[in-house]
Amino acid sequence: MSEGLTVPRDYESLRELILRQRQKLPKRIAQVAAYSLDNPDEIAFGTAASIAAASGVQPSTLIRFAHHLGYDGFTSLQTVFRERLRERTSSYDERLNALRSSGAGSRNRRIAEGFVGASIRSLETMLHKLGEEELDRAVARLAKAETIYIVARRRAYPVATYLAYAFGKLRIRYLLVDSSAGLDPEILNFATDKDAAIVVSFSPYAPATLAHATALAELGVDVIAITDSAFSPLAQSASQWFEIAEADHAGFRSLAATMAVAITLAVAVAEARRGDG
Amino acid sequence: MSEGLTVPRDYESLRELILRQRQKLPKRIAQVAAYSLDNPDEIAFGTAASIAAASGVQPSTLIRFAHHLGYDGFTSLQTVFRERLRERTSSYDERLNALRSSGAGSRNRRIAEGFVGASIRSLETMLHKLGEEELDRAVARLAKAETIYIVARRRAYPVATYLAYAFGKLRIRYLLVDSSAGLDPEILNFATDKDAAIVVSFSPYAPATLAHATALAELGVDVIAITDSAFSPLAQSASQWFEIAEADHAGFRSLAATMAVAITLAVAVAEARRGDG
DNA sequence: TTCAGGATGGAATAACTAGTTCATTGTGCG
DNA sequence: CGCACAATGAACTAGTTATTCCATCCTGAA
Repeated sequence: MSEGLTVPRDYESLRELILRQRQKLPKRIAQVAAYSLDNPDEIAFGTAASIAAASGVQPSTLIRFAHHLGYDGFTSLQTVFRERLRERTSSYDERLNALRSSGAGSRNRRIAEGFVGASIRSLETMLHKLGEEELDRAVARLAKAETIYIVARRRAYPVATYLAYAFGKLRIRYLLVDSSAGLDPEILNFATDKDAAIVVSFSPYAPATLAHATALAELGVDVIAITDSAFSPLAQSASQWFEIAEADHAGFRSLAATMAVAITLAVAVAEARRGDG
Repeated sequence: MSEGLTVPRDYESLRELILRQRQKLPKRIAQVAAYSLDNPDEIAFGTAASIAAASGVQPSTLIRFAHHLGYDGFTSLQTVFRERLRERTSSYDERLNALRSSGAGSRNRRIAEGFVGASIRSLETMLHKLGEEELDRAVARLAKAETIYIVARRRAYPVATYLAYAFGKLRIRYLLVDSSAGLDPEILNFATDKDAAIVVSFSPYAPATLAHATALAELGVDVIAITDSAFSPLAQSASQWFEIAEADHAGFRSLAATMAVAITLAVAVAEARRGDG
């Protein structure tokens, strides 16, 4: 008997197949299934005996597991786990190491790699630390606001313009506080406790941004801060803050994570409002 | 005899050791050494017999190779090649999948994951397609410009403000063409063929951006375009363009790759000028 | 309770593994 | 040339491997 044509050849399909069959599988086999998804590297490199011991079953159970999924033996199943490691694109460190040691890559290209690396690291870290409740709470607050004030200067200013673009496209009423005419205080005075604000500022904090955040808070506006430290002066006036640690390269911090958080807030608010209305 | 304390435990060190010993190694062993660095995955997964066949030597030569390097057997050597695959950080798709299927994840969190994923994909694709010469040429052009004009609207506008911030910090003379007073045409008329411009525009292309690019080109200004297609109308007036394909999520395209290219240009120009002066 | 059929444990096995050994070949030095 | 010794090839071995097989156990339906 050869394995059918429907047997997964790549890890992702196999993973889905296992998750789909999870309930129907016998106890010991389910135990192996869980172990295999939790420790795919062990399956790739281990022997039937070692994996059996590590997952607390008999070696024969591994063969049965493979048969249940449609493979003709443990070896065929293991191949899929090995291919996964083979096909994985190499990590950035390794890629950069390779480029560095092989001498290739002009200085300019290395600069680009540095910024791409910093951006990706920032995005990963942000996603990892982003709290679900934290996000839900901020979205709820912003969703019930009449007008959302956007405050950001200097390095954070691109985030403000990005938010303005997104809010405009999503038909969310906003007000970008950046008037070059120096009328910011007057504009802010129109804000009420029915409004909310997104204030973005990183060290060294722009004094105008801090002043605006304080003024808005005193008017009863819900201030959501995006900043780089829990010790940020913004934390005092904000009803809630997101701490985003951006990686830097060549003296410039990335903005990737902050931009991602910003667009997430915008889209999430739009979806929340659509759900309500 | 146990292997000495000086035997490499990680792939990079092992690689260096092999390269250092390359000349001194006997012919067949050198043959294996070359194969192992060219096909590290095969060493990680194969058996002594299969690797020997693939590299055209006897199995025993593999054991001798390991001994030459100081390992107490082929198995110890193979472990290093396996660790290399293990320690490689998992791919981003896979990581996001893991987060997704681990059950939880509110709707808002999924939005965040979507944007982070789109950003990372964009960054990866951009780095992959970014040509070295292309980059070097653009940097050379910008480096010799007296003033760098920055033109971008709507979705691309955050890139313009980011560039303005970076140029300011790097003491590079620039001019952000975004006057809300409607004086853009007059400002552009000051440009000469000693200047350069960075124009950023994506479909649907803002008419003002296209007009400015054409005007600048007619004045002899070196126009570097950042756009999303080779068919972009910007390609006509630009002396050079970068094609950046940003992934999208929930109807919003990422800006991560464009931002990374922009900051790369800024820093590379600063470095190029420092090198000259 | 009884019984059937799948699930499981564990021993048995045949194939294959890494590593060893030894005869042969190649190579550099006097 | 001839010698010493490293390098190589190939058969061999002891151990481990994936897999099979069978007795036992569990589970649920009648």
